[in-house]
Amino acid sequence: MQKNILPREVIIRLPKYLRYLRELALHDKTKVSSGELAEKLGITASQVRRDLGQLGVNGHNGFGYLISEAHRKIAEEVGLYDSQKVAIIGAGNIGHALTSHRMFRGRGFELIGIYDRDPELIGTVINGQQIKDVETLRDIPEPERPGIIVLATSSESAEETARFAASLGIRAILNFCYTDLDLDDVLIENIHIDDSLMMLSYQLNHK
Amino acid sequence: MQKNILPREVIIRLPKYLRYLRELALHDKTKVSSGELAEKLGITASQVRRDLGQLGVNGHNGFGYLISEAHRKIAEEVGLYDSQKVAIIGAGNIGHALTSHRMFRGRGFELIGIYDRDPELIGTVINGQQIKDVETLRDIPEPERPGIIVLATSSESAEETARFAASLGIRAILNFCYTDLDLDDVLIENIHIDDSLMMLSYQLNHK
DNA sequence: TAGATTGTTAATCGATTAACAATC
DNA sequence: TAGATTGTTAATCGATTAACAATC
Repeated sequence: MQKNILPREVIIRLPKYLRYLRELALHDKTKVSSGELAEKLGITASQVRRDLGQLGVNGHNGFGYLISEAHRKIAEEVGLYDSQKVAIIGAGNIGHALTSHRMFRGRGFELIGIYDRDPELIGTVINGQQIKDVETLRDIPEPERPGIIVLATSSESAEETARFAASLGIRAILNFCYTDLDLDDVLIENIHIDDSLMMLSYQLNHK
Repeated sequence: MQKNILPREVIIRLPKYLRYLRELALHDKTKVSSGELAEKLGITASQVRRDLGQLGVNGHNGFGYLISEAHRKIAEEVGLYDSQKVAIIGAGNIGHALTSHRMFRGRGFELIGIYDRDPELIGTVINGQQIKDVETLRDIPEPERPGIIVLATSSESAEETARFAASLGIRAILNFCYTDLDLDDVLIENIHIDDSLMMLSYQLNHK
């Protein structure tokens, strides 16, 4: 906790390390060298060694890294063992699709529910999830409140909903809305499908 | 086309420029300074001027940038006027949700259909879209084939499906699968929801 | 003209990489 | 031991920023 936070460039790579380490473990490997990991990630061995070092993962001289050790340490740093509580707000297409995301099945995150403001939707059940009134988030006692919300409302209500969530003490938002959010003391990660499509389009145009 | 390609850092900002320029235009503004744009984007005025300069958007000395001019030029560079054809492959939750994405309603991309391999799914209609057999992509005559596919299959079939698409001449993939793809001559943009959640979790753990 | 703002140069900053002594 | 591989330093690279002359 609250140790030195790594630069964003490194944070982006953490899930990829976990992915490859897990894959190697599934293939019954027990150790891996920085060179081997580097090749999988498409980066240099130097960078792998530096990243792992910064994470506090120690290799073994002339030998490499123990896969289980490295995986455990990174998963711990990412907070995967704490099973963050997550609420989805916005029961449109995307919100619904996300309720059955693999991440919410014992992979470090616990989905506590899907919420919306629309009276037409509240109470209906889709995907085995009953849509709840977003206002009922207030009634959840502090310690059980989600730390992360997935924001999948319309772009128009995105900002207001984000503020509402922040007022309840939510400190992190995974934003699927077509809006750039900026709230004090709230971490935001954007998933802008629009932007990604445009980036592909730009690159296609210039190849 | 095929002029000098900008560094990824700049490409990432292009959709944001478009977003803010559009917003300003909706507010009946006609000009904007680099300082004003910079504040909205959360970057420096220097960077805005440099970005726009690299894009071939010329400002006017002592005056600023004409919003319509800047927007048109960037939209052109991104290829928004060419209306790229897009096919979704994988008719699971995510694939379905994406069929009704705003991007496919006259915003520069044209959805030509949603495809799957599962005989159980093929032919069924959801969201007004009939699911087609992925093999029928072959039958589309060259010029009408999509340039971009949205890959939303299971992680297991992701790689095989991506190769299949590449063999049909598809040159760009928006990848929603939990896999890192790497194909020669195919542009990939990843939307890794898992990774984004983990990044939030890491940051929460270290704040 | 005076004021505002661009376009561009040169300085800065920070991440990446190469290289290699230390070590098992 | 010889070979492999780490951990770390110093060099490199490239994006960002500050500064300011040029210009409307």
